[in-house]
Amino acid sequence: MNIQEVIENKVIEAVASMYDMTLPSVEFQPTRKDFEGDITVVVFPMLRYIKGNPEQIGIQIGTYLEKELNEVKEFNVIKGFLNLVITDNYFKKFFNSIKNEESYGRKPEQDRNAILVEYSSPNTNKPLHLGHIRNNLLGYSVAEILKADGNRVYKTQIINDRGIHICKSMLAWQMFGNGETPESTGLKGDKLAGLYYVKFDKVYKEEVEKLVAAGKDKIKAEREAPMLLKAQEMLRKWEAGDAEVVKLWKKMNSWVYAGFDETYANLGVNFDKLYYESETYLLGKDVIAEGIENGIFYTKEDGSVWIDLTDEGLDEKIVLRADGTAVYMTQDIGTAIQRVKDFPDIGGMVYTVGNEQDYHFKVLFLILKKLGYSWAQHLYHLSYGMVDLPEGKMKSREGTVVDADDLIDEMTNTAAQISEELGKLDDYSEEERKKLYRIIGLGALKYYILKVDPKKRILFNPEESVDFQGNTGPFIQYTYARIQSILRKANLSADDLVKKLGESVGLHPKEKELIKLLEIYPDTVKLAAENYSPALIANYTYDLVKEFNSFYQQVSILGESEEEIRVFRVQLAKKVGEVIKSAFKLLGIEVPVRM
RNA sequence: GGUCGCGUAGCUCAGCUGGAUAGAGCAUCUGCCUUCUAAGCAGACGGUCACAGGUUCGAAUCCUGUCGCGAUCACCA
Repeated sequence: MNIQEVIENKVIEAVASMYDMTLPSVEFQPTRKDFEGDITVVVFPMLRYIKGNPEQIGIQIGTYLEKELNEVKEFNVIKGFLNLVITDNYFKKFFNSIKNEESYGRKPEQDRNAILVEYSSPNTNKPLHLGHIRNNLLGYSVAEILKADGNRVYKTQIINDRGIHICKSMLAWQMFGNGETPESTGLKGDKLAGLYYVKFDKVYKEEVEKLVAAGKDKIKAEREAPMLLKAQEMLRKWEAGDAEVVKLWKKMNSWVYAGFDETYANLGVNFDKLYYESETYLLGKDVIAEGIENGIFYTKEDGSVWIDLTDEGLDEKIVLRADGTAVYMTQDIGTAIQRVKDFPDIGGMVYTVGNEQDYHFKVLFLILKKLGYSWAQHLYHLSYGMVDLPEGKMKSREGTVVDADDLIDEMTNTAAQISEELGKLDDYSEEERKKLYRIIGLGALKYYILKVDPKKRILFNPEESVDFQGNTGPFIQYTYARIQSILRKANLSADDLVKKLGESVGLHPKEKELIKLLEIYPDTVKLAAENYSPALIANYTYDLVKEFNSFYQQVSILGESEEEIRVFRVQLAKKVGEVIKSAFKLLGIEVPVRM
């Protein structure tokens, strides 16, 4: 039972004895910094149950608590706010109880269903860009947070490896590629494929222009340009299993996968299971047939199959074309069901997909519910806003994208430049430095993206780049590094680590604040898991670090002359470091021992 | 036009189930490196929480409407 629950019970007891009335609950909030106290009971909501002056009621309850609870040292009442001062002893006891808990804030795996988290899911005709970075970081982080909350998690992506887009790259390569390969050009495979995707678009546009100049209607020209017709022909051949086309397709995709793997490794994300659209795009049709029998779907005259969602405030939605082929929705229905077949313990799924597909997922989830799958109750669309550039939207066809690999390099270089200027690492080897700059550069990038609410759009200005000061990844990493430096110098023995702070020793206000923050870490993780929100973790970590820095700058740790206090402060610093590391792990950010 | 999301300091963002005088960082200005790492700390400046109503002891937060920005309304994925 934590302190809040203890107080809540006592408040209810107090009210019951004084007013003969049972409160259903008590409202708490942390005491504002400008007032004396640690935790505040809000009296106003009680007025609904007991009549009287809120200030007087506060005083009566405060008096009761002060007398009945050891943990309550004193109190004051301002308007309807009962501020309670908690004894140092409580905080000391609490800290002693968690300081050696290695996985503080991380629940062991619970006996419950697994959650599948899908993210990334790229097309195979071009490299990953900034938008994918946001997607990857969110998906990976949410998976880690769910794990920390005690869930078994499967990370997956569905690779969109078939369709007209890849045929465009293949065609352009076939026509203009002169047999180029990643080896022959020294390019990453995904970059090479991307170049030919751009090439396709260029040639295609020229053709359209020519046709328009020859007097053709623009829309017609766009539909009849030879390049497009050839690409469509290629897609038909692929679907028919044409040996040549399939061979080329396999070759180019394998290049792209190698490129993606490199980028994923750079970003530090990974997957437990891969799905390929080429293997799943026919799924779902049998379910549609079943659904027709059950009356969930209906067939129109032309043979197309629909679902009517007007009762739910949505539209009618097609689930199978008149010619019997699948649409996107069909595939997604089939794929979801397939996943549960592959992992029977799945109880829910998270889809990390941009907010332009909000409607699609609303419909998908509704359909799956109507089909009666139990796991359909626990589907979540982790929807996020676009990453925009100052000039507007990124368009990969036009080459106006921020490439993922380039961005990571740039961040690393900036980190290197700043570090060199500070010159704290002169004794580090070239290799050690390189590693460190990557950690810092990626930390800056990841934190920058994860600290904002996923729903919001991000305006990314490459020129201004990402900050390294203030509420940033490096700021937090820096604090961690400083803590490690203290620990190196403190050199605590095993005896020191179990040492407890004596009852007579008072706590510095900063120490108390730090312990309060440590106390809410497990709740923060839980809240982040419930809300699928890495931003909550990021902002928590920032608060903790800010408080620690203030502490660090204002009180002496190693220099403290009383040994008992010195040991305690080092223990406190150590624990803060552990929590920073643990929280950053949930964001997929590494933490350096020096910087 | 229908639906969904967003709108908080010059800029980038916090603000949990409604609670005290709306909080950080950047930028600008003032102090602090002979002590544990100054990528830091302490402080100043900066607000009609888009606007208008409503709900109530109390609203940035909940409801309605208006405006602005974005997304979406394909037998595309």
